[in-house]
Amino acid sequence: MQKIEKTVSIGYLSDRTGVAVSALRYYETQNLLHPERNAGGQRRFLRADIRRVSFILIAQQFGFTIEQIKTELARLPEGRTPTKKDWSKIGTHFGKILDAKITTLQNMRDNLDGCIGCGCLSLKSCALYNPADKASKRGTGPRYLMGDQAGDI
Amino acid sequence: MQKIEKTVSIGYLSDRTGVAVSALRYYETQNLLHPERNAGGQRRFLRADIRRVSFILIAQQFGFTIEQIKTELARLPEGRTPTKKDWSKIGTHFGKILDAKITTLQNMRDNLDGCIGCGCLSLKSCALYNPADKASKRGTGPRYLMGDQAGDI
DNA sequence: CCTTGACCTAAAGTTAGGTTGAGGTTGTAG
DNA sequence: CTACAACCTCAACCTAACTTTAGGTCAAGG
Repeated sequence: MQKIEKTVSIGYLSDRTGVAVSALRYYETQNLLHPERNAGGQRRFLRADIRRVSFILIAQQFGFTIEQIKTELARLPEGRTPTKKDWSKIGTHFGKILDAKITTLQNMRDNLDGCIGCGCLSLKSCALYNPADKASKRGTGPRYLMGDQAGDI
Repeated sequence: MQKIEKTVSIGYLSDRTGVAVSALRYYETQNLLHPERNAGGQRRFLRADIRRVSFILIAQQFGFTIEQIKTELARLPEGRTPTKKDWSKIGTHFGKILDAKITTLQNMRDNLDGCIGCGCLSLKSCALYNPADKASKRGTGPRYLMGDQAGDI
């Protein structure tokens, strides 16, 4: 039986979040979590770390790397339990990044919709479908659909 | 000079999408792309594959794996160039998956907002913050914040 | 024809994000 | 006070998603 204590064990945090103990230890090595240690050397997490771990999982679902998540979490205060305001700030910033990603997806859809009129989907030479080869010299990424096409069309 | 031909080389596809030649070859081994070969054994892609590769990149940005992307792309017709309708179907389905993910994020934010009233952020024993330990027995994932909390609160 | 850049395959190497295993220590229920 | 589950470290291993390397072939301009 787990008493209601200020801190929780790694096994408890694992049970509550569904994240393997080994993964939680790994997150510590990556500085995503900063548990204290008890006299015997065992990790003691804050209950607030349940939220922290959940955030990590959700962010991963959206394709964020550990490095990026660490950057987001760095916005939380060190030393004290994050308040609602602290988490809210992260939520807002995170939401903006997601919005940008969704805009990209929307661009793709709009592009498809806009393209139908010109017959380009029949794969002939089409300025919309094939927006000027000069676009080819601009670094990496899916340039056409990622919003870099302005000026080409 | 690249003439306007029915098919394009791997280098051209690489230039147009920003994806390395080695990655395009890899995508072929993973059955995301199905180029034909010319007499000399070189790959010949359709222009439509530019769109296909862009889709792969965008989906990856949202945390989809190659395997999941392959499943999505399987909705496109084999043998003929995808029409607007074909792509639109994928876009719609893809959008639904994203919506679900975003709902998860929204859950997290709502939960934070709803939690302020009960003082749970001070980390005492709080039913909202710590929604019944029975939640611990339901498989993996961030159960509390991922929408599994209905019934616990 | 010859050169040279783009292409080919196959196998090994790389990075992120973990898991597994060995060998030992801690903490708690009986 | 003893058993045993849960914890510890460190090193090796794993998968996904590529890149790099080695050793060659193809194709287009001069």
